[in-house]
Amino acid sequence: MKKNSNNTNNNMKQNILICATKLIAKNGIKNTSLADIAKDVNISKGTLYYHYSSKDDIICDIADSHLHIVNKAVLNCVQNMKTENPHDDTVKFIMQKISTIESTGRVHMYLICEAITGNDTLRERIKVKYIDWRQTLKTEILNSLEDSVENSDALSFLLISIIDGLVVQSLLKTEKIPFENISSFLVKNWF
Amino acid sequence: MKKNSNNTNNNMKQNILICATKLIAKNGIKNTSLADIAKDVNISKGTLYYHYSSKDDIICDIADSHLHIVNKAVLNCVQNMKTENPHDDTVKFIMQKISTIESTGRVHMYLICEAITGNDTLRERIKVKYIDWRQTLKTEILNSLEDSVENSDALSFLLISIIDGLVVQSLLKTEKIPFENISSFLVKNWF
Amino acid sequence: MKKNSNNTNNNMKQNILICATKLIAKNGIKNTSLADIAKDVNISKGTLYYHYSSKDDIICDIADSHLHIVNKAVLNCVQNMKTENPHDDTVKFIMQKISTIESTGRVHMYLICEAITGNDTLRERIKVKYIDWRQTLKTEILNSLEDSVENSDALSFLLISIIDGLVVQSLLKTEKIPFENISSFLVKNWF
Amino acid sequence: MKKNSNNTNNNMKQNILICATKLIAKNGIKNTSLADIAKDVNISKGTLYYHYSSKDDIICDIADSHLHIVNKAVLNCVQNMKTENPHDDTVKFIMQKISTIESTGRVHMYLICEAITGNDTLRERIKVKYIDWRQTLKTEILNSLEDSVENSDALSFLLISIIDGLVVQSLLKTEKIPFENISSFLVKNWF
DNA sequence: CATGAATGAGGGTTCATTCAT
DNA sequence: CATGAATGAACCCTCATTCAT
Repeated sequence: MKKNSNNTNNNMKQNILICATKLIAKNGIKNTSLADIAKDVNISKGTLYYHYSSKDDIICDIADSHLHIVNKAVLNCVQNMKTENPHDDTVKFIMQKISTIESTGRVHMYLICEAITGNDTLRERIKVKYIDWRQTLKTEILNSLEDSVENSDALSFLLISIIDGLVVQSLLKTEKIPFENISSFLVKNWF
Repeated sequence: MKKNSNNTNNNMKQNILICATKLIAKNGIKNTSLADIAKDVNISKGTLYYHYSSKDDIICDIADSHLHIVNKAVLNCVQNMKTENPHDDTVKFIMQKISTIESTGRVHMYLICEAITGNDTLRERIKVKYIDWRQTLKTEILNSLEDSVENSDALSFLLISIIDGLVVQSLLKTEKIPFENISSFLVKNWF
Repeated sequence: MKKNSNNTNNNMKQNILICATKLIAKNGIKNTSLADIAKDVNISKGTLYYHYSSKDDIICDIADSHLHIVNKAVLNCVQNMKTENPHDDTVKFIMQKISTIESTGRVHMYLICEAITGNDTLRERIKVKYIDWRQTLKTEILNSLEDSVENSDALSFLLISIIDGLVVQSLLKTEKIPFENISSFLVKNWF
Repeated sequence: MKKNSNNTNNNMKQNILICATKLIAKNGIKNTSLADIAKDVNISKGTLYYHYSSKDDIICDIADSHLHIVNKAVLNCVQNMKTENPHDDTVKFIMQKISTIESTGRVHMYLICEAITGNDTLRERIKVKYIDWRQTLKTEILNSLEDSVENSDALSFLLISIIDGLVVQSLLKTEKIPFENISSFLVKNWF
């Protein structure tokens, strides 16, 4: 059957994707060579090129996968905002994003840096997702908080910024971030 | 005279620094070669190595210079918070940071990515500054708003996050960021 | 039936040959990969290897086919020399060869370059044909012009050279070649 | 002095050029790698790139050098046509071109193949020279033979073609080319 | 002080070829 | 018959770094 073949194929691509993501999360995009990835997957560079036509191709797949993960987190978060009281949601929201940072967060930053360093295809992809996320957040804020349009606009921009900003501080390992403190402040003053 | 020599020396270093910063802001750290920099300064690669012992050395100097600039902005911002009413300050604060982004913001992100990619010396330097800035902000919030310690802690973390987060969105060119909207929201709900 | 199988087989080989020739005429031998050919024929690389044991094998077949075409042209040309007056023949001869150049001519040059780059098998094949053509020409010249042996020898060498040389100039797109002018000159001075 | 440095530099470039030409004459352009050249010059690949910015760059230099050599031969040949009786000149002309073939002729063919395989810069360069040579030949024919414009046109095209064509046959090692025979035929019938 | 020349390790990429299924 | 997957050697090229002069 074709299916088996396809499965093998997909498994290999999946393997490559996982290893590449791992290595890039660790060392950054430019410091991860295709030789590194191939070695980690235990295949030859030639095989790597059989499955991916270029390094950019791999990065795009990583970006897709990453954005998909983040997207699920955002939707999940919005879902919570709908059904429960805002306090716990926000806490959970922030915590969730931040606690999974060490790997996801690094990939996030590397992709952003890659995107703004001339990789316009990548930037466009990320950009679309950011706009999507903000709109989703804004809509939900409008519905659940019955706030003004101006406020929901500002709030949606701010929430996304806060996430990215906290990711930065977390990766720089500046100070222990007082998540509970922050989230309770947010709930008290914003919602 | 030594002095003259030193001046020339410093001028040259300054030149290198300016050109390197310009090129890195444009193309990123990994996409800027020492040959590029030397050519832009109109000196040979050998001369470049006379003034800087390595590429990392140059990046560290760029980081110092960059952090110094940001530091001045932060202090200036705090100064304003002290003397005037918070509303306009915040507006100005945000606007100021964001409007100068295109070049400074890119350097900022590149340095952060470099820092979290194993360049621990650089990360330490940036980390120290971040802690410093947050403390400064927190102290000022405590004094001027006479708020609780918990709130000032949360607020200081949030403010810094917002800046970084807005820089990200600005560089990704996602959507036109409604600065006035955002700042008026902040003043209304936080101060 | 075997026959059917063989036909299919031959059709496939024919297909491969046509596509390969087309691609090589366009891009040259070294710039045409087996992957390119396989894609153009709409088969897999594996299948390609089922029909041809190596790239050289394909090239040899192309050479055979090409030399066969040229051979027919030469014979046709000689045939004309026999039956008609030399003037029009020569014109036709030259024009015919040159007007079909764009594709055939390129393949011709590529095969010659390949032949003199260490592919001795190929060179031998082409060499045999060249000798054959010259002998045919010489014999015909002897018969129809009743010229001396020395003259027919020289003339046959020259005619072949002129063809190849005009092909070169044509492919280099140097100047518009004045075919009528040339052929009338040849007829006037040589025959 | 700068001169010494420049000399060293030029010597190295000259060295590279000589070795590269030698290797390419032997194996063809595509079969000569930069590693091969570097090894032959006894330098590292990096050094090779210090002097030449790309393989195309080297090929262009080879082409320039080659065309210069051929140009000198053409001019020399024309000079002879002016001062002496045509018979010996022509003999000499042909012999000269053909006898130096083994290396120069191969380079000539390889450059032409490279030129018609999409290297338009190279093709333009060669094209310009071909036009130049033909014009020179034509002018000289007009002056020395006091022939008609049409004849000089045809004759100049033919002469150039014959050279290229004989080069092809010589490199294919078809048959021993009867140079004396050919040249005496040419003199008798054309001049 | 300043430089041009040299280097070597490594980068991404291509491709003819093999082979189990 | 036909294929997709795998390979490894080679290719062109980049670049931070060194060093004699």
